[in-house]
Amino acid sequence: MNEDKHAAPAAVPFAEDQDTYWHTTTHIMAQAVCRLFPGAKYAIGPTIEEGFYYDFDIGRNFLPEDLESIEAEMKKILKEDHPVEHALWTKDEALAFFEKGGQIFKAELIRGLPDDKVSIYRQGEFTDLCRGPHLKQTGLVKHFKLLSFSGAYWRANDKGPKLQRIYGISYRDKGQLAEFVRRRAEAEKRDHRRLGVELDLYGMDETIGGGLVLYHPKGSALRGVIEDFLKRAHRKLGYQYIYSPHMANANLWKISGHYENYKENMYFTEIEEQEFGIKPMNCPFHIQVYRSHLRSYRELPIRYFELGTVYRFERSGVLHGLLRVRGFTQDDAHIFCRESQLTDEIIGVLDFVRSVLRLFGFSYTVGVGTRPQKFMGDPGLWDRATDALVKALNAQGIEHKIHDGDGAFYGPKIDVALKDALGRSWQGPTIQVDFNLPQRFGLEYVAEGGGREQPVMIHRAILGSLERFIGCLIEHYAGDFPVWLAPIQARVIPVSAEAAGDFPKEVMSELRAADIRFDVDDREESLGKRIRAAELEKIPVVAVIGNREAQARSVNVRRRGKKDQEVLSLGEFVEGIRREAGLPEGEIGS
RNA sequence: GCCAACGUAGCUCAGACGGUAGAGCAACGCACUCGUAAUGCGUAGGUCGGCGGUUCGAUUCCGCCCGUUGGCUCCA
Repeated sequence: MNEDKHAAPAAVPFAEDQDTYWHTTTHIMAQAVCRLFPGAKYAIGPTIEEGFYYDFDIGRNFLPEDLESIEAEMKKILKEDHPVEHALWTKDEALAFFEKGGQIFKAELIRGLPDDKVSIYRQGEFTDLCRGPHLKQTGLVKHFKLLSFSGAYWRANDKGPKLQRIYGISYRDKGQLAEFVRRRAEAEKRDHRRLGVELDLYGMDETIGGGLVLYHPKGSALRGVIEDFLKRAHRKLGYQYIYSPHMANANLWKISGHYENYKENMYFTEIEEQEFGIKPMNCPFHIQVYRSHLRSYRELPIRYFELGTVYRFERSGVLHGLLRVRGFTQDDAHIFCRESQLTDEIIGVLDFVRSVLRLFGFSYTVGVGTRPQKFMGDPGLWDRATDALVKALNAQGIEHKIHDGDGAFYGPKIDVALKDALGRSWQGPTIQVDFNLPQRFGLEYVAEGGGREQPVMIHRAILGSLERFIGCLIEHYAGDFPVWLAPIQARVIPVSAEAAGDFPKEVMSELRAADIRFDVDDREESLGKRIRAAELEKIPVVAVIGNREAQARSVNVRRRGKKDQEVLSLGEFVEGIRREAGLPEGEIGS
């Protein structure tokens, strides 16, 4: 993908937009690296969504202090204000030049280019293969910051040469750079790993193992609400709720193809000379439910839904809070239908996904993953399956990108990506069309004429996994959950034991009767301190009850983040919070 | 798995040329009985991530392991 940058020269060699600005900055960084590390080999240096990076081989790893000296050298290059020159060289000229300089990565890139002329940029002593455009002078770059460095692989191949990547950002305006830094700090405050501890939602435990989540009571409350919501929504949309075991005899995984194609992600165990695999997916179980008796076309589509907990081995370096774990629960369903019903079913799922994401207020991007290198079945069926997905997306007017080779091993998929606080995308909802598993398991139903036909399967998840979704949700709301999701919806604070008498107890029993998740803070601490604690815990409704309230049988209500309070009668208070606390009605499947 | 950084009390963090450690908040106790983001005083809390090595002595130096963080590769 990055090589595309070199594929053809840009329409104009020079420009001034933000992307160009970053691009020139990354060249300046490369120039500085080459000065400080003679013999440095530079590979590729594209811009990214925010900023840029460049990959190098300097014969050793970068150290934190290297970033400082590189920054200092870059400042010099800005000051020297080199003009940036553009040229078109023949491939042979360019190859000769870069090979002479030992720039093996550039030479490899040039060999892969289709045209005879290649686009070259030069600033001072630094020459790079680059499609451009660039700024006209290095001095035009004003404010920049190198952010981090890490290992990377040449051409994203972990068997290939290992490179060192440096990330950076730059802006014309000093304020913009300051704003960037401020935004990053802000995002850190929303980080679900930080809020997960602060709000006591969940924990990880190294004695238990990496990537395995412990839901504390508050996180469990949140998850419980989401599960209730999902169960109800699925019921409304014609899904049947099922349960299946967490492991199965290896024979099942051999039939499904997981043993062949997914083994490296699975946990296995052996007992009484039988091999068992812990489930990384729920589909084979749902298939066995389908197979439990003979089906008629009249029953189709059959939709089985499960909150299925799966375990996948993930390499230790990729684990990331709740967003990438080893054990997670999918809101997983499998739809068994006729091929003629496929498009309608996919459209139905897309609608479901859209309304759920709208309910939570997520923005998202959609991609279609096509046949991967490791796949099973007939490529012709893959094409039909992919067509069905694309057709449904087009029918719904949903913008999407094609991600070549990103499908599951049994079928192509629609992937919906959600963003975290730092703007990183995480796959959530997914819809996959599968002709293969029905074939491998010999699924069938009786058609109109009495003959046997094979159903098609749709694998789909609306949220994806509860863990990842909850992680995104925490960041999305910055922990300030709306009342219906809040682990603790209300806190009762008696001003003092004497002043309020028994009235707080009455309030609590009303809240209990209304099925509100509430607690009490009757510690012998100052009112101010207890209000502060409630705010820090991000509890949406605080009910203060003192003398005045007890007398008037009212409640003083303080909403999270609002200084102004409202005095409501006990009845109004409970009714008001009850209305807000329930699952949103009529949103899904109406 | 790869590259780098980090791991001290529940949380946020100090600290010592190697002589077994502190602060704030939280917790707990006592006093105060309080009106909307921190009342005061006190107490307790740590085999300084784990294992091994060097040393009279290691939390500090070295090695290995585990975990976390930022990326890479891979994925919900």
